[in-house]
Amino acid sequence: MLEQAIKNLTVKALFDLYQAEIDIQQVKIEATNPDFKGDFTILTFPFLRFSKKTPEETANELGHYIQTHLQDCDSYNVVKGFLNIEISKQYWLNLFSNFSEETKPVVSEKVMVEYSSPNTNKPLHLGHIRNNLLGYSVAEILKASGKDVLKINLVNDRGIHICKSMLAWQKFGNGETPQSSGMKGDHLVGKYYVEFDKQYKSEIHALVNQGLEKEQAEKQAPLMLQAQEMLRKWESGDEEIVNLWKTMNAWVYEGFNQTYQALGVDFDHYYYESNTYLLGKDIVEEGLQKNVFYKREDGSVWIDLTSDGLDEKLVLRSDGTSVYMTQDIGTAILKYQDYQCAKSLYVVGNEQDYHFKVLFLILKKMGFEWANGCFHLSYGMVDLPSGKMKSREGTVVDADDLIQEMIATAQAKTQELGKTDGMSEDEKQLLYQTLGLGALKFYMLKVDPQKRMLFNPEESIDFQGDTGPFVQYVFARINSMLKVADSKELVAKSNVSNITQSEINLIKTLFDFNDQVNKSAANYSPAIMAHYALELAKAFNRVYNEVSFLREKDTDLRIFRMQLAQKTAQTIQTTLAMLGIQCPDRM
RNA sequence: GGUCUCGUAGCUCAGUUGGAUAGAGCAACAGAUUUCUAAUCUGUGGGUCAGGGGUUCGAAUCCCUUCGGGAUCACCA
Repeated sequence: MLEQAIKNLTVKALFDLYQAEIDIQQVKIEATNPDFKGDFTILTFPFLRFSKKTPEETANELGHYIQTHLQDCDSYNVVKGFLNIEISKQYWLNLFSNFSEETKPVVSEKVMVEYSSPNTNKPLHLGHIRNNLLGYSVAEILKASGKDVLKINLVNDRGIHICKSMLAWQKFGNGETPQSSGMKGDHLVGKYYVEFDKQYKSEIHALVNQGLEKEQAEKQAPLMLQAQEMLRKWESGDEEIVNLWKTMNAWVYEGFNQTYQALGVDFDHYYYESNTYLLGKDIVEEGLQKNVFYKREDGSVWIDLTSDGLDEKLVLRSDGTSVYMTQDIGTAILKYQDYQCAKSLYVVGNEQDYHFKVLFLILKKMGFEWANGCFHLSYGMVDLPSGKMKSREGTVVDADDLIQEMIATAQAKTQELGKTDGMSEDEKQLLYQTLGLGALKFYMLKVDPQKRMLFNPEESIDFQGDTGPFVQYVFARINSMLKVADSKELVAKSNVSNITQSEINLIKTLFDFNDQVNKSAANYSPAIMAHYALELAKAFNRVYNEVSFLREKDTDLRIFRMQLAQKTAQTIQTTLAMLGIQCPDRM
């Protein structure tokens, strides 16, 4: 590419002018700041020690050298130590007309992305939405950058929390089912989870009134004892309990699948904790022999990580049962045995930073080479304007409700604008969904995953400015334009020379696509693609408001612009697809 | 208390690998359509980049420190 050519030339120039031999890595070149004239900017400060001249003189000498040796360089200007190289319009035009379909990158390594990983005792909420959108999007971005991606969902389908909703249903449910109540399965089960909590609290309250300490009351409340008993029965394979568990989990899966479908996320493989929770114990034995772990007098097994700046961590209880960490060690090994992925991402909230730090460290100490490929893709919590989401205070934003609300808002806004003449009812419904979800997904993905984000309901349903529908609008507008255009125009050769600066900017932005994909893949950040989509949409809108497309009289120019518009629409579509966002044909 | 993390315009966010006068959107105000979709575009105002120190030609970015928010440090998952 041209950037590389300029770098090479700079190295050569430094040798010819100052007899300096430098590595190409040392040449710093960047896109020229829009406030200045030029296309590429070379920073000359690092070269001053070779030239022994002022920054201005050095830049001028270098600029002159590049202008005479680089055909596409029209001229140059110098501001302080910054050398701005101006490239001919013809170069950008040639670049555009020789735009070949990007060759798909060769599929290199296998990457596993684990995300969603829900508990089967309550429905999904806003926090899960961020997780799901992030996981899906990162997977799509990695695919686009040439990885062989496997999407994994590790379902947390067992444990005391699951028993709580089972127990409450058994005691207070009167045989209620999703069919009999008309409730979505995950919501129904969630209802009993809440019911458990309510009843449990009143039991504790009663015990405290009888004079018990609060801690004692929490341990002795009958419901808690029963839930623990249920867990023991489950683990010993008690038929009745296992059947109840299967029934209620099936309800939840039915509900989750609907939500996943509405969100447009999918998985290549599911792991269930009920199948994996016993894994990892053998490894603990192995670790004991390797002296990675040590046993205490009571029989519990620990790892001492104090020399790594961490604490001591339990890996096996004194009664020989496994803890969270034990399971995760086992599951990590299982995952690697199953797929041998070079990289393995865990999309999990940042409240588990410490857990994963410890997990990966243990795996490394155990001598698993592949542990170096494990990465915790940690994301920040989602806050509401009222503060943190708290399930107990009823301030949780339910995923299904939110999706419905977004679609309803899209419908209201669309009807307000009244552009749906001639659309069938099905088409309209599809459009509302596309727009509503586009707004939601874009809103959540445009912020850096690592950062904690604020979910402002009013802003999230805004369809103007830096939003999903803003970008979708550009696509729809181009699409309806291209429908009118002659299909021959889209493949014809054109010969233009006089194009505007904003058209050049658009071409440059289009060419930035691959870099952005790679950057976004390297950083596991959909936010980079979201901002690229905005930049591209804005670049096009500027051109659109400045020049004519369909009404352009000059045939060559018209052909050029049609193709420019088409390329823009295609790039927007692939970019949004990486965010899991669809493009409507019209809106 | 230890560890990790964040702090940029009134609000929500960009600005990763040190570079020019710190940028968008929302909100406020002023404009643009006899025209291909105005869910658009153009402009104005708004900043001690939390405070202080250091590193250097140059710091929002790197280092130290103070302050402030959050997370985590369970024989829960």
